[in-house]
Amino acid sequence: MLMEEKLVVKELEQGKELTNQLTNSLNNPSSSSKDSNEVLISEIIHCFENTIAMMMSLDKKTLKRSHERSDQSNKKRYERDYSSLCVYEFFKFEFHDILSNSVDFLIIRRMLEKNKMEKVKICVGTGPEGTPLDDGYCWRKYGQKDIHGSKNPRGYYRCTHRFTRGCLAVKQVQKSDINPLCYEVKYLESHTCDITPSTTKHSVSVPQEEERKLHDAKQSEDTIKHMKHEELMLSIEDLDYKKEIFRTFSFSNPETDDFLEWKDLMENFSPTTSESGTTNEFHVSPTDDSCFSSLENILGSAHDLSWM
DNA sequence: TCGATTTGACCTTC
DNA sequence: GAAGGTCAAATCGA
Repeated sequence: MLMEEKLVVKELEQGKELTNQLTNSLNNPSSSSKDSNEVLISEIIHCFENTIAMMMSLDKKTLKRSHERSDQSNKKRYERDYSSLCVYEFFKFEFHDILSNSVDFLIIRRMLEKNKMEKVKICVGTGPEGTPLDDGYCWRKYGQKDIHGSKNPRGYYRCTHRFTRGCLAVKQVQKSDINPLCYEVKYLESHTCDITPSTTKHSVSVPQEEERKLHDAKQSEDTIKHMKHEELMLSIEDLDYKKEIFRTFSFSNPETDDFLEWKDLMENFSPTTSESGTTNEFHVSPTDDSCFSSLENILGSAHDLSWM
């Protein structure tokens, strides 16, 4: 067993222990406090994130090893998939009651079920000249291509800092054939340039921002509902993508957010807004699984039991 | 003048 | 050979 594999097991054991603590805490609201529950949830999520990060790192190493031993490649791949499946089953069994539908859980499962990882966003809305809304990063277009079977060409963009900072981030943007307001944006590599999305161009106060998100989301909802289901089938395997979802939803405070309105919106899809505050993006669950129902379960149950 | 975009040619993969 | 991805010269605009 690799060192990293031992760490994954250790992290999972810690997550299990924390989950047990949270279960006890929620079952005995009188002996627990809101703060302690928040700390526990935060630590559990931290465990999940660490585990995912380690598994992704481990995955690359195992892949490398299997390439080095080409005569055993199929066997290695089977072993890798099998061990991942075991971890998934572990999660499924151990955390079923509380976290069975959590974002992390589902993302882990999807990561395991699908080898190729990429992230696709459906961006609803257009910029001033009918271009996709800004995601905050600096992109330089390097090509455009007509795509077989598509009415609209696909644009190829790479990070402006590709040559100055060696950033390999690349994205492909294609306008939807069905809905001209929608763009399919495919991110193929992550930014390594350490240039964070701009937050200065559209600085608004937090309440205004939240209000605007809700407004934009509602406006876009009708548009989305008219799109073909297949068009909304997105894969959200990327870890960064997961973090983005968590940043948007997981730490919403039921005491301050209009939680019920979000609940309605999240039934079928979930809107987010980039840090630049200029993009309306709908991250849609690719299956019938509700990535967010668990969030309601976690926050909702805690809300009911002891957080008020 | 310089950086960004356009677009035809070329390369790669299936 | 077809389709998608990238390159790079030409062009545009601030």
